[in-house]
Amino acid sequence: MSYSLPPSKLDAIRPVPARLQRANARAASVGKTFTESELSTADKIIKAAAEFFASHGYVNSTLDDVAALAGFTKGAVYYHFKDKESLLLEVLKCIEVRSIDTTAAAVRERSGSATDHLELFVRYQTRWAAQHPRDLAVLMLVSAETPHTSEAVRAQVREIYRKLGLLLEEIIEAGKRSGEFSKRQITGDIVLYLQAVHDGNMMLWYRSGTDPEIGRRLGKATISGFLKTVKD
Amino acid sequence: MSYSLPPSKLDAIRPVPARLQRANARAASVGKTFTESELSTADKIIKAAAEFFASHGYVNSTLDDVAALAGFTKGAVYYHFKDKESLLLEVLKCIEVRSIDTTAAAVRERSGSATDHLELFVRYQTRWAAQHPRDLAVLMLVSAETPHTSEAVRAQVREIYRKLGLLLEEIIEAGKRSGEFSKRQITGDIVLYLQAVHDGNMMLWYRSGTDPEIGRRLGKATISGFLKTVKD
Amino acid sequence: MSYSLPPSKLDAIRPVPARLQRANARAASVGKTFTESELSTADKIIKAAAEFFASHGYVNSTLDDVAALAGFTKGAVYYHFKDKESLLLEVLKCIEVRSIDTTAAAVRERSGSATDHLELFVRYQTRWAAQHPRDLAVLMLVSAETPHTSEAVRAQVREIYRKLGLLLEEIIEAGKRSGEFSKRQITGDIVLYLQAVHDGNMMLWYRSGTDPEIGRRLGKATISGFLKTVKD
Amino acid sequence: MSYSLPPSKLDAIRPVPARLQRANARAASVGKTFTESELSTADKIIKAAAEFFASHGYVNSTLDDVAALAGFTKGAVYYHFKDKESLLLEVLKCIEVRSIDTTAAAVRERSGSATDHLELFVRYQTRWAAQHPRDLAVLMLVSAETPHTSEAVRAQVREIYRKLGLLLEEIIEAGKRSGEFSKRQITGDIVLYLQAVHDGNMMLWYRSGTDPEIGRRLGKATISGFLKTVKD
DNA sequence: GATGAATGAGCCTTCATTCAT
DNA sequence: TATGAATGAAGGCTCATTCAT
Repeated sequence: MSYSLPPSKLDAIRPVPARLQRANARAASVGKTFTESELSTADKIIKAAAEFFASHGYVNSTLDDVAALAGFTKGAVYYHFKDKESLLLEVLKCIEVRSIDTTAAAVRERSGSATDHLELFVRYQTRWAAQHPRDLAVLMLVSAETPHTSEAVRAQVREIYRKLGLLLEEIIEAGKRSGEFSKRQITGDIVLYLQAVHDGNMMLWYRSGTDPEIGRRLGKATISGFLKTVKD
Repeated sequence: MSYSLPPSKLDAIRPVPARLQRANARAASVGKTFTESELSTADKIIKAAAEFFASHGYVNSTLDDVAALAGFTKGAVYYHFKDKESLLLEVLKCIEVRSIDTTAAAVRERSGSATDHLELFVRYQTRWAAQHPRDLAVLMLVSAETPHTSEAVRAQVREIYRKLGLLLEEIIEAGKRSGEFSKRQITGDIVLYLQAVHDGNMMLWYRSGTDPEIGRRLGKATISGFLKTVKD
Repeated sequence: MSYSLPPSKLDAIRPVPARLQRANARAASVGKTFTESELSTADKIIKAAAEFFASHGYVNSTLDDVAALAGFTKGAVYYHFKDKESLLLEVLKCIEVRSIDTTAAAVRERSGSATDHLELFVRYQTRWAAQHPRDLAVLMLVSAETPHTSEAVRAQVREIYRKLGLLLEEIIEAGKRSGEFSKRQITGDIVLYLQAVHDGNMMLWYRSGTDPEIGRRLGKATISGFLKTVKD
Repeated sequence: MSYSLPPSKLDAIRPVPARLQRANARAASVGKTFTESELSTADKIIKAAAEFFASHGYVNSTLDDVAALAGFTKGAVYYHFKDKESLLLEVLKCIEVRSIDTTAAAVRERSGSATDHLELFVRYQTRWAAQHPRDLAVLMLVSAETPHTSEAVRAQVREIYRKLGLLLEEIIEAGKRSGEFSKRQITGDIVLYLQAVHDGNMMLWYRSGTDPEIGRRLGKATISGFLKTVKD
């Protein structure tokens, strides 16, 4: 039951804008792998944005802050992103990849019982939360800030949760079919509940100031909570 | 197992200015109950603020908006509240009363098994969420927006969650003593988990656009989830 | 060369508004003299205004401040004065009486040499400055603040300086006639210079934080400076 | 006894941004001197601020006014200066250079009798007042407005007067040593008095609406007043 | 006479956005 | 590509002024 977590997969692979492909190709041709300091400008900015949005909230972050953190000036941000919202969208896409896409890929490519998959799910999500606590915060903040704002952003957030729900649904249905999980409850309801638990954990952990101890306790509780829920 | 919920208790009880008390007495003598339009200005503003903060977030709400919604101008807001933050604090205090204080009072004054109390807890919280969805949103938004902001606000949010945790702790300890609940898990862990579930439900429900159907399903799931958690 | 300074004369005697005469008459008929706490509301307000304008400047003083200092609320101010500027005007009139009018009366009613009169002038002005340092500050501040503002206020300030110049002129002319003072310089120039010295002293003393020691040294220097100027 | 006054020295020498230095060099190479329209934006703003602060007082000047006068918008002001107070500070620093620094440099680098130096002092100060009447007004207004305001501003004003006092002290001590000036009075007292006269002249002249005729008369009176004071 | 409540204009300040270089 | 400079639209807050009671 020990899962190897290929760390490279956990790092963002964003769709590279056409403009940047040449630069990337050139860098690759020199045999350089992108270390931290060799990220493209846009990636540096996205990283800085994720960090700043996470710690101050989207509305409270200025592009000056983000640019400075990335080591550039505001102009650079506007060269690479249409506006502040576009930057947020890119950040969210990154988060989508790092969190749910990575988790989903890992779960799906692994053969095993539904129970194994459910545990794997929680494990990956927990690991993601631990490795990228900023991501989580961004997601929480944006998901809280935007219900009455930009449709594009809302859609992006929805997409992340849709994927999360889909993955859970798959696992539960498989469990029901294999007889591991109880068929007493509607799958939709279980998913809803599991998502809620998931979110709640994240939120609580975030409010605790991302205390690792709280994280550990919540992780454990989540797994057992999940299992109780699906098996009963 | 049906609890009567005195609705009057769910409404905020803020210190009423002397002037209004007289008015209230007079009105009562005529057999008249105060409708919304007879709230004090400050209360109208708080109400409007709660609404606006809920739908746009604290940072995105302007005092012009709030004032207009309350039927006044910005000046009136500043006449009654020191600044924007004070208004938020007042809103949070109201929420504290309406949500956890009311729930706690109801649970504590009722004799019954721990299981009854736990159900009562969920029921009251659900009812509060249904009756004051704005409150919930404000709490979520503020609790997400403030980790790097005003200490006073953070303290107020913490206070609400502290009370919530305390109440849950009481119930669980009582359940353990009476043998209703399993003693296998540390009370603190259970509380943590229940709080997470609670928050997650709220969050999910909020993200759903406060869909009543989702609310019902989550409510049911929460009770059974809670019971599974404490009894196992 | 010791001058008795009837202190009652140094206190403001403002033209009492018709509205207030009845109240005053009634109070007088009861045999009450107006002690500090028995000043009319308007006088209390003026006093408070003088104090506040002096310590914060006219622009930086709010009517709320003034009213509170006087023990009333803003409404009372507006009941007694048309607007903020009218209040300032009243304050300036008070100052005119307390400073130059009092000095002029004292100098003129006293027979003696021009030298005596000049010394008396300085002495009275110094005493006024010591007893009502606030007045001085108001005068400085207003005279500095208003060159491009309200004509009425400017006129009032000008009036004070006109009276001051007139008095000095009288004294100097008398000194020239009696042979005490040199006829070498034009009276107008001397007056100008003396006024400048006077103002400069006031300003310096004010900037020193109305330090009494500085006041004493400046007073001495002023007298000898004045005498040197007129006698040479 | 005729002093040549290198006018270039009377103009502010603020640290010139690198970019402008290049521009200056280029312009100089073309034999072109910079006219007003070629000042840096920051300098234009400072100039406009000095003008506006002088005519309306610091508190009564809005940054909109200042920016407009400089030919920009408020945003530009905030791009170059942290806030309104920083702008004031910058203005005061300019004034310090133009007034006392220039005077002090001229007096100290010139060999001559103490009497010459004292005359030179008055001459330079008078010339400064004539060439930069705005400066004077700003100094008066700020020094009147600030006793209860920003410490930084107060410190800056104090600094200017400290330098003025220091210079006078030097001259007087030299005069006492050389036997030109009377040793009867304490140097500190003389300085105090001279400063008062200086201030008073400035104030009076300012109140006169910077009438050149008054300026001339005051200048003459000041020199003779100064000499009488120190020689007696 | 005096108060509390409310208004509205105005100011300082921030910040996303644009643009010439 | 990236920067510095400038803009303009808000938003928070203050305060003189009005008015009903």
